[in-house]
Amino acid sequence: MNENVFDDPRITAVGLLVEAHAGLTARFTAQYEEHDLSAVEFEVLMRLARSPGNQLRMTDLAAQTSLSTSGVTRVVDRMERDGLLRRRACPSDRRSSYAVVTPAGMQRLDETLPGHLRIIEQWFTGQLEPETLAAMLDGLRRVRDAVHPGATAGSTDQAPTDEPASAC
Amino acid sequence: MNENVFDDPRITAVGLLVEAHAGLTARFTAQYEEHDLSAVEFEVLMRLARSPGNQLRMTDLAAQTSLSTSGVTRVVDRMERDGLLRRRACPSDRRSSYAVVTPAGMQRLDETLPGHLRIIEQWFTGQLEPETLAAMLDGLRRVRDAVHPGATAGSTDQAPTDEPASAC
DNA sequence: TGGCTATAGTTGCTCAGGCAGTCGTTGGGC
DNA sequence: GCCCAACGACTGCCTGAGCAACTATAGCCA
Repeated sequence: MNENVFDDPRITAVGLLVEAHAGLTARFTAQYEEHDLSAVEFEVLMRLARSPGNQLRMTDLAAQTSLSTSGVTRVVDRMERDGLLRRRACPSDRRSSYAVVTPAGMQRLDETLPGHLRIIEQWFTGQLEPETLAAMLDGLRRVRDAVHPGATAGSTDQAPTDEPASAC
Repeated sequence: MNENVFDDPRITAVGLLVEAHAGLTARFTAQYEEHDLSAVEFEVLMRLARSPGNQLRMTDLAAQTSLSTSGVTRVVDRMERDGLLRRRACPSDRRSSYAVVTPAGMQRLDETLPGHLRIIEQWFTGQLEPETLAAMLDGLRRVRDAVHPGATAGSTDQAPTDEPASAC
């Protein structure tokens, strides 16, 4: 193994992706904390808020986030305790339950989002000319489609409409 | 707050970055595990292996990774126990100690790297035409430079030569 | 030289999250 | 209608990581 594998363009490419991601994540996290939210809590609020009725079954929520089902149980525990969410029994399947965003939860999200968008603009999209940004997003989209976040469970793109909302 | 903030191009852009990163990370992690390494352990090995003498002071290692100093203490504990690393006293400063890669550690890295490069090629760089890749890396580099991984502590790009190696 | 402050590393405590096992529920096959 | 496999949520246990406190050393300044 050669010493200069470290200068391999593939290593460099991954390094850039990882560092850009880490840097942005750090900025996001700092801003979430101003509104007493963690990154997962923000993700959960976003996922629920964009779902019909501001609710999702626990399992579906897990599938749409970076969490396992037990992880979801616990975040929802905390967020329910803090009044951002509540559980609602599923009338047609007594095994299932919904996580529903409360008005307080929606308000918290509304307070957090403008700053979040501002940070994205400031440190990400606003750093690049429109055509560079477009090229980059094109590349990211193709990588994303290749690695398919279906398994890893994605984050914040528009929901793929080809997945049934598993009506309940 | 409007319903279709969720279709805001800024949200979409971040979503793509996060999902591409998450997908790649998952592939990497799976491959590391084939060689009994975690993601942090691989990162530590890479950082040390590219440093002069295959060693770094604990603090410097923390600064170059995604870990706090106490985190570094514990990873090094585990890796020392597994024979991948060893601690070495710093002759000129008795507070400091080096983490040094052992031959076994170098061998483990050598076994892991080819597969790692293959995965990068397969799911990332190989997915894009050279000019798309170049545009994307250009964008990532500018975002990275903006958010400056100095605070968040970066990952796998070549070490910025403007930082003193804090000779010991 | 003596003392004071800053620094390097480690450790106790805490918390988030995953895995695997459990319990209740469902739906299909007979 | 009964049984059994599959499924949804939850819980016990464990691991990894951060913060803050602590110890030892270093370097500075009077």
